[in-house]
Amino acid sequence: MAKHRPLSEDALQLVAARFAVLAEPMRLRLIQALFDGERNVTDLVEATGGTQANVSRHLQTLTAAHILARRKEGLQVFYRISDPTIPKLCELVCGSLEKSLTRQIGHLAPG
Amino acid sequence: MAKHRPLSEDALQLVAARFAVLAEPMRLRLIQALFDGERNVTDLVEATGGTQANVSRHLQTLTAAHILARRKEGLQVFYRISDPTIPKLCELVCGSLEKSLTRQIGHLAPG
DNA sequence: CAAGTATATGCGTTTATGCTCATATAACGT
DNA sequence: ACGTTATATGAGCATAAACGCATATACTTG
Repeated sequence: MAKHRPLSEDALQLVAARFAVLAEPMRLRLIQALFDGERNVTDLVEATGGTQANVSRHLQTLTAAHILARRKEGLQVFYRISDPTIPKLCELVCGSLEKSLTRQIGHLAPG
Repeated sequence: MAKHRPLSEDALQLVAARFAVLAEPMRLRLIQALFDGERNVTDLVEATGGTQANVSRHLQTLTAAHILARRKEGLQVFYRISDPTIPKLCELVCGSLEKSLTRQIGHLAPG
């Protein structure tokens, strides 16, 4: 498998689409709420403070992107993180932002 | 520094904003074109096939997000990747997508 | 079969963002 | 100073997506 070959136009659109899915605070809240494991929708609605309709939509989006997986059990539907790269991705971005913010604080209060 | 503490609402918005910057094919094309090093705008316009105006705007966006850095030299402006996590981020996403696509191909042509 | 609970979805509105065209700014050469 | 090249930006249009409201579907229980 090559490592740095340039991506095709189609591949770029896929990558962009994936980033777009992660570009919504509510979806990040949902992902974060699922870091500790599976949860049902009502639970996620409470955890995120969103409306049921909105949470349901975002869960759809995340599932369609193969980031979450669904498991139905009776009346309830349980969601979980199904893509193991997601936590790493979030860590990377958080780390990068921390550095960036630290730099900015440095600018505000220079030695 | 804690590793998995839940992010504040502000932090979530920052993370989302960062993902949003990466959620445009043209911007990914620009980033990709800069993997091998610094380039000026005209060069990037040719490499990506976009209009000058549009490329300039996207370069602005990427620079404002501290993903790229600018260096002016005479008439030309050279851009380069300034955030070292960007290549890793792209690798992660690409790897995840490859797996996902491989699975889908498997579904189309099952054993 | 009726009622209740959990989840999903159609629709309309609002907001954000990308794109193009035209023009502005900046730096260089003559 | 003037023209030319490289880059940036203002305005307007078009599209996409998030949200809320209402309602539909799916399953369970009596």
